[in-house]
Amino acid sequence: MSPPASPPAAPPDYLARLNPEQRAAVETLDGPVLVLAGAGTGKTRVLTTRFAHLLVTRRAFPSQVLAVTFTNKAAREMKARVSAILGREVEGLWLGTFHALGARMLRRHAEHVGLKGNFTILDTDDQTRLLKQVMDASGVDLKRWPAPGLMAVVQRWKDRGLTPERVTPSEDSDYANGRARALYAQYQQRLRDLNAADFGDLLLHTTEILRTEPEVLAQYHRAFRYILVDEYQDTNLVQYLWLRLLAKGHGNICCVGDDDQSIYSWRGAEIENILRFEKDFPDAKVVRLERNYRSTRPILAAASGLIAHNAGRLGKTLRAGRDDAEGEKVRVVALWDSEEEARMVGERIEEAQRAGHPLSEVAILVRAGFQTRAFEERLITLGIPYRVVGGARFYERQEIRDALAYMRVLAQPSDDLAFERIVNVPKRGLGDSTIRALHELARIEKSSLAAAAERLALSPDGLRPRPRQALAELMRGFARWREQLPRDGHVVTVATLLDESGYTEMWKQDRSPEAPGRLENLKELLRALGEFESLAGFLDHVALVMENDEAAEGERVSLMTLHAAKGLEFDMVFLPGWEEGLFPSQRSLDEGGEKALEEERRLAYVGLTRARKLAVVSHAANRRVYGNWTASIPSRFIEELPDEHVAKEGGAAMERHRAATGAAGAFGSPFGLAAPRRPPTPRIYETGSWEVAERPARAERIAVGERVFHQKFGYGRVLAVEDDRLDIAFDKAGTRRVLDRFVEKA
DNA sequence: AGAATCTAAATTTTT
DNA sequence: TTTAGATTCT
Repeated sequence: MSPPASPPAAPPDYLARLNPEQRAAVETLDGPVLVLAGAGTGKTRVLTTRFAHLLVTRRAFPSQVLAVTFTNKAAREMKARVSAILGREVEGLWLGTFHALGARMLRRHAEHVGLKGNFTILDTDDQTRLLKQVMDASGVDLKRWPAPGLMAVVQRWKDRGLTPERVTPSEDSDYANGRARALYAQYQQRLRDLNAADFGDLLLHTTEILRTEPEVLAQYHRAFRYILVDEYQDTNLVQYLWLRLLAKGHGNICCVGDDDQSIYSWRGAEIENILRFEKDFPDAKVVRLERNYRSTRPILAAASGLIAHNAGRLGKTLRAGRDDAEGEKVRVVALWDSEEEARMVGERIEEAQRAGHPLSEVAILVRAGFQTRAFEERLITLGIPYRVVGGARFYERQEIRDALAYMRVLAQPSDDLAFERIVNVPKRGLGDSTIRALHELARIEKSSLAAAAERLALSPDGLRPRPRQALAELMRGFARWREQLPRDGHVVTVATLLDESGYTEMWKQDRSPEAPGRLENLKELLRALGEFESLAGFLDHVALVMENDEAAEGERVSLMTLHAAKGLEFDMVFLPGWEEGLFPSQRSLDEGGEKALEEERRLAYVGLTRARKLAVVSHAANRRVYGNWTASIPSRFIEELPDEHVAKEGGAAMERHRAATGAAGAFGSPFGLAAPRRPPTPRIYETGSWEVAERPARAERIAVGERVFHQKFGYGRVLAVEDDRLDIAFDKAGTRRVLDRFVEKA
């Protein structure tokens, strides 16, 4: 545990492996340091080496370094690499995400903001539901002012370190007729009543405590001698305030980042934080890392040429740091429509595969999540394995959230949000009216919903017999499981809970194709639970850390958004959909104007710099948008790529189209398409009757006595047919009357 | 209480 | 086109 007796005389080999700039960044230990690390310049290596260097030179014990990242992945990686350099596991670190570290501090000092140390951390879904309740109670018209809108306003305030008291009336949003601030205050009060904190609170409360409790602040000043920050360009104001408070005094703060890769302003990140660093921290040393070890010269030149169109940069030019940096020009491929684009990408991937390139080195990076579908379909057709990175996270899945809600109620009966989620899942006949009665009693008695449920289940009046018994049964269950917990341990108890509550049975009965996967996920959840000492520890972990660890291994093409691709690299990168409106996104431009355009451009820069050897940009003249074919013109970013590093290709279909029409096509005339020619659309309606088209003659007319399958009710036998209504005796769900189009032959 | 039907809306999402 | 949410029907 103690550092080596003395620093080695010769530079240790971990330093010898660095270039001069990297080494300066590692060895400048005292005072504020800003490391401007361009894409592919060894940022992570600098950060981890610096951390290790602090320990090796005995400047600090592991517990005296505060190291902050944005993602759990980055935190894990840093820990692993520091351990690798030191040749041993390091323990007692304050290394983690802003939120995880915030939570850790807040648990120690929760009472300063009216919480208890065992507060629950709410996820986004809970947050919105709670806010909705608050708005509803205040008589806000939720149609006119949807809760997610106010949630965004509140989050932005929290991102800026503004408690309700700190929001000045002039800063009040006009959301909900200028009542936003008042609603925010009520929402915060509700959180306190529930002993809960949302993600934003983890930093907001912690910063507020550091601001107002000098002895707490002093405690941390004594504790941390050095601060390391990753991805500084993505910090928001409250994170900045938090860091500045903690760094006050010794000023030993080292921030690593790249202003050209700031792409999260819509989440409250303030690029100004990094632009202002030298003013905020006087006497700061700035180190620029510009030697890129990742990409070929043409890729770097194209990316540099593009990003040069942005104003207000700190200024940095990537230089090729590899000896073998020569390579192919960036391809820009013009295509007739989005289907052709997907085909082109598929074909080139097949070619690459035949040429022996591993699929794990190929990525398709899109602006928005929905764009992945077209490529998925194409890859499935071609039989090319792929994975979609990002997307639905493990803990956001319905069955996981339900199971977690059960666990939360088990651990904290007062967790109303969790209770409400599971009270009627599986269906227990406890509908709106029962829930309303629970809320009412809880309000009158100032108790939790669970406590109200106990009372209502026991009292003879207030509820009809059936719901009352169902409720009593559920509450008996919880009493039993809670008693079982210390005896059998959390894993066994939770397993029992999920079985006895009928939750697993619900999915076993479910005939939908996803059901088996959901049961699998529940098993996975239990496995994960087993890795923790206690239920509370696990719930904390889940709220802060749980992510989809979908097997990254294997020979698969990666499909993801540009945002998700930051920090990754691939030999071959496809960048489809570079069209005005899509990329840059019209929505962004409408909201953020010139600033937003620059952020979109940074996103393009991030995309290009993911490629080691080949980048293929493409755009289509026609694209289906929400089901309608729409004409589009190439993205302005394409013109901004320096010509000499780009090779333009027509694309096979585009050429064919030109040949067939004799037209210059979409990209010959200055204003794009003269007439938005629609790609051939299937026109089934013109020949057939509407009925035929709409309901393609039920080839499978269902007759009495047949076995059928229904999405909700599962398998059953038809008892009677009456026009389009069928009476069916379901195996599990009893006899019901359903519409014929909801069943199919079994 | 629960299913069927209608209706708007539609990025990016490290925690 | 797809999807979530609200509304209406049974």
